[in-house]
Amino acid sequence: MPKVVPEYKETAKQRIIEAGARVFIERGYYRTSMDNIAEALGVSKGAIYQYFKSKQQLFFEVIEFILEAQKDEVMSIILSDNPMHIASEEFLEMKIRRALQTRSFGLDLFFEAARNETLRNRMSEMYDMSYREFASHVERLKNQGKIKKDADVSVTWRGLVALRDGLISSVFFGADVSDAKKTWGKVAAMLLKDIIVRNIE
Amino acid sequence: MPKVVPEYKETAKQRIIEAGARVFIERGYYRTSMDNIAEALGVSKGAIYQYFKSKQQLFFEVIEFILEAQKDEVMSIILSDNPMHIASEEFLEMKIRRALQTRSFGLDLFFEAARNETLRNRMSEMYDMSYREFASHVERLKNQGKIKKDADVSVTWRGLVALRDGLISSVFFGADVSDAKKTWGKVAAMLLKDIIVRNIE
Amino acid sequence: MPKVVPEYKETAKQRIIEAGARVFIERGYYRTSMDNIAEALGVSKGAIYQYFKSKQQLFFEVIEFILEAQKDEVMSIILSDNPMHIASEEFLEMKIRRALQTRSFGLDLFFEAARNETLRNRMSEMYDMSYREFASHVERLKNQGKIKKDADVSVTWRGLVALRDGLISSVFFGADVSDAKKTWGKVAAMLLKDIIVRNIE
Amino acid sequence: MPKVVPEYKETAKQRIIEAGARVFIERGYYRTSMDNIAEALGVSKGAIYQYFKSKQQLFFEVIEFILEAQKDEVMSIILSDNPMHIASEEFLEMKIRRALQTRSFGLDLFFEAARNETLRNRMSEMYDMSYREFASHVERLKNQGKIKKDADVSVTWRGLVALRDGLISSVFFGADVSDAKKTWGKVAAMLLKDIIVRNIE
DNA sequence: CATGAATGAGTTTTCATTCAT
DNA sequence: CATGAATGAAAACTCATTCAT
Repeated sequence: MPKVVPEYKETAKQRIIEAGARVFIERGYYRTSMDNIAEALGVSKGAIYQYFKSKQQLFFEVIEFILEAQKDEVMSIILSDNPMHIASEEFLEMKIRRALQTRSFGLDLFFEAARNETLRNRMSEMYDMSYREFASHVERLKNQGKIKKDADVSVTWRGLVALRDGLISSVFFGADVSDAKKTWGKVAAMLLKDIIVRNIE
Repeated sequence: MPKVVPEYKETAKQRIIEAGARVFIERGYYRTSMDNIAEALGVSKGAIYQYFKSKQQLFFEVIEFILEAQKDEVMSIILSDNPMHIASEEFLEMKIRRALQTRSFGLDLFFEAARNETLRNRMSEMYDMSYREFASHVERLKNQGKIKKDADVSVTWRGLVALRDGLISSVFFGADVSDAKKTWGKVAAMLLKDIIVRNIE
Repeated sequence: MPKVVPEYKETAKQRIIEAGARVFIERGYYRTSMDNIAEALGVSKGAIYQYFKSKQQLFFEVIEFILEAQKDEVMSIILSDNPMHIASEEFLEMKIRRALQTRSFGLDLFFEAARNETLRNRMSEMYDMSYREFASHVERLKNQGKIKKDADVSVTWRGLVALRDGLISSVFFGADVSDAKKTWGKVAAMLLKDIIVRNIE
Repeated sequence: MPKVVPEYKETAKQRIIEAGARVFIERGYYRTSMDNIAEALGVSKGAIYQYFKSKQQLFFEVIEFILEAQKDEVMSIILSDNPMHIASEEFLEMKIRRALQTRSFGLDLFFEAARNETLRNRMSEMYDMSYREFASHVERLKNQGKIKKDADVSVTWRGLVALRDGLISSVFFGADVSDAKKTWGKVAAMLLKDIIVRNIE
């Protein structure tokens, strides 16, 4: 009675990972039992073990999947020709909405990362990659004369990312979404104006 | 351990909370067993149940204890007469060092907060209080002529807090501490200069 | 694998039994999974169930197969015209080598035999048959004047078999192979000389 | 509700080992579940895990316990002043009775020994020890003039042990107990007479 | 017939909680 | 009050067996 997938083994694995991601994100690693995932997928526990040798193993692959998904998203968002677009409140709102869904996941990720070097490296690598992406985009804008030739991209980038994450976190901890958005609008603008050539604005 | 002293019970409870805090912070809620806590305190498991009716209950009281401790700390750090002091790299370094120790705790807190309104309100309240603290301090500096009368304190405050948290988070995720510190130095200064009266600098 | 040949089914069954024997002997009943056998044979698990209704059923048929094989071997070894040939160290060496390969099998066999009368009878019958074989061979040698007319074959036979099995067992338990061989050489010779007519020696 | 033992922790562990030995011997390692043992002892599964971190661990300690018990027994049996006592049929009968109880245990022991060097060494060491015991006893008898000065103890010992084990094994496989006893009586006597000084007989 | 994905019952293991001492 | 042995409910994991393709 092949239920996970009628066609391809890879698809089956992928389906489990997606269901796993859904449940792990919703409930966190420890609150999630294999039964939960199996049920979410409408499949028996045993089926999962056909594809993943342990809960940890599944969790790692789920993390990998999520990191990969995030990577794509980061790219698609940054790459706009008007740098000030980033400072829009809509940008943060979207980020917040997404984060609220991923909520409880981040910490488990930390936990595991603390004990798993591969994972730690993977995350660090993602951070770097996302930075390089941004840097090369900025380089293009510099050539277009939209961004100052001597701007310190690194500080701007780290500042924006930290601000974004910190604001999202503040919302988790009870801050008003509108306050967060307003703060983003002002501070992100301040950071970007610092590196943008006047007449673009 | 004087068994007849009336505050004994309170003391014992407090000692359990402190040991609990140590272990929960180190290992996170789910990785921590009652045995771990009992062992850390050199006491029997049963003794803990004399003071707390469940692991959850203990955890809540530990959170309360930590939030309280953080409150004190926030205050002691902000209250300096030179606002630019905050922009120093030492400030962030201290924050990072502290956060690295509390690492795995935050997320469990999120988890519980998601399901516990009291806790959620408590955290939100802490956030507000910490803001009011800052605001009243700034008010004083305004009166001293050190900060512009028309400065929007709210945005500055939220921006600083978010930046701090976001940078700490980036370090968790593998960013260089020195990069984080440099970013803090520049962005925090930028935010503060915006509200500071020139000649103070 | 000619699918139309009438003996196909028998052949397939036989091949599964042989693969099963290999794996059961190597790993023992409980350590062996149907997957192990299927893999050893390069066939799917389902295929096995086409021929055997359960793991137990397969195991019984494997036992039958092995007992049958052993029967042949017993015969081929005993039937030499010089009785003293048995007392040679080479004889035991061969036995040991074989037993070391069959190692873990014997016990499972015991287990099953303990609960399965058919099997128990089967084994007992084998033991008897092997004895009759020996006895009739000895009878021939008596007629040839090589063995004393009044020799108690039964004791000699049981003694030799027990000695052989006991020595093999001692090797399992860590005894030196050379010690075992030496012991066999001396004790087997002692037993045989007791029934052999002098001048043969 | 301390049920395993009202007094001492060591006693509790010992009781579990004894119950474990009983059940493992009766059913073999794989047929035995932790529930079986817990039930045999009238205790919950969890209790066992307080003393042994896994089923394997418990099994190893049970083996150790049984080996130790066997050691004592070996000694008590060998040490008689009349060497021919060993050749009595009663001797083997006792051995057989005991072995029939330990039946299914031996093979599991083999299995584990195959994968566990410590255990393998332990068993080999027992075999050696038991031999040294015998040798030193024989030495005493030599000095008493009861055994020939130039007798090869090693062969006699190994022969007797192998014979004993092989005969027990044959009983398992269906041989008559009376046949086994008779064989023991004759062959053991033959082996002993070979090294005994005439007039003792 | 053959396949191998899926099932589900059974087993080991963990741990918060209780309670006799 | 303190202890820690015992409990038992829950979770992870295994594997013989089935069955749709």
